[in-house]
Amino acid sequence: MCEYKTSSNSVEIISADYFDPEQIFTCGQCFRWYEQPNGSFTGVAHGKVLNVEKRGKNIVFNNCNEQDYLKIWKNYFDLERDYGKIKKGLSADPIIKDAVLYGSGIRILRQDFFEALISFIISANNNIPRIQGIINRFSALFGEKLEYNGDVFYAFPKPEALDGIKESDLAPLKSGYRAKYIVSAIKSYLRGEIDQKAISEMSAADAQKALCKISGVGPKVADCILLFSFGKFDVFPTDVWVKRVMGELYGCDEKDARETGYRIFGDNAGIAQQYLFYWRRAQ
DNA sequence: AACCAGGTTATAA
DNA sequence: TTATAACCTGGT
Repeated sequence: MCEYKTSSNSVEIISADYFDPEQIFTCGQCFRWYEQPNGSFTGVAHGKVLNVEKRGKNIVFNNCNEQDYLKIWKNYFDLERDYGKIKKGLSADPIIKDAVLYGSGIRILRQDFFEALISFIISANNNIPRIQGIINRFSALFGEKLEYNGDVFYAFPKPEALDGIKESDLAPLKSGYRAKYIVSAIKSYLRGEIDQKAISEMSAADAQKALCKISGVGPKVADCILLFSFGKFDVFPTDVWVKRVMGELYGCDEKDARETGYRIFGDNAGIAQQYLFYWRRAQ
């Protein structure tokens, strides 16, 4: 999976297995990637602009040198994980088989913690176009300016750039009642109240409890952060769509969806959730 | 006009 | 411990 060749300003992964840019970037796990006229995707993560292009069986990372590939993108795209094995295990359950097949090229991105924290707080009771707009305005206001192919991009703001921020400073975001949660989360982050290393070593249940102490972070947002930033696969982010699909496929009550998913899918609950979410939303 | 969208929080039974 | 209402904003 990690065989690659480098060119002047790009890295090409040879025979990339289970890597479909369209599915990865539109399955709902991230908010800052946009499809280009040629079908590739451009986005910003970890302070860099990247373009991802599918070329036959290969995947090309444009605007990328070998060092960035090894230090940033290889980890970001979770390239060391064997998704074939995971999917084989999940597909033993005939009920989820179609969903796994449908989202066959999904990979779980390993996103920056601070970005995931703020982004998923914003996502609460919100819709995707608005979430993207709010995050873009936030980045344009406080993030580093970047350029690629003559276009301007903004990195997600670094926490240090947000020191002393007030709720009124966020008015241009139009994030509504979430503004106070954003400010509160930034402050507790800057005060060092969130021990990232400790959370990464906790069980999923303990980690969820720890994150829920942050105002604006509830069980669902916490699970999203644990899955999409910490790479904890034994969580089951349960939003309205997942509640819906779990009821339809497994006959459970909506309030038991999370517990049911965790029980059935165990260590692969997180990726199972993503297959189910992506499949159900496409219907 | 009323309702909805990747939920969370505050309040009450 | 489990249920219900209120919540910014923008689109239908």
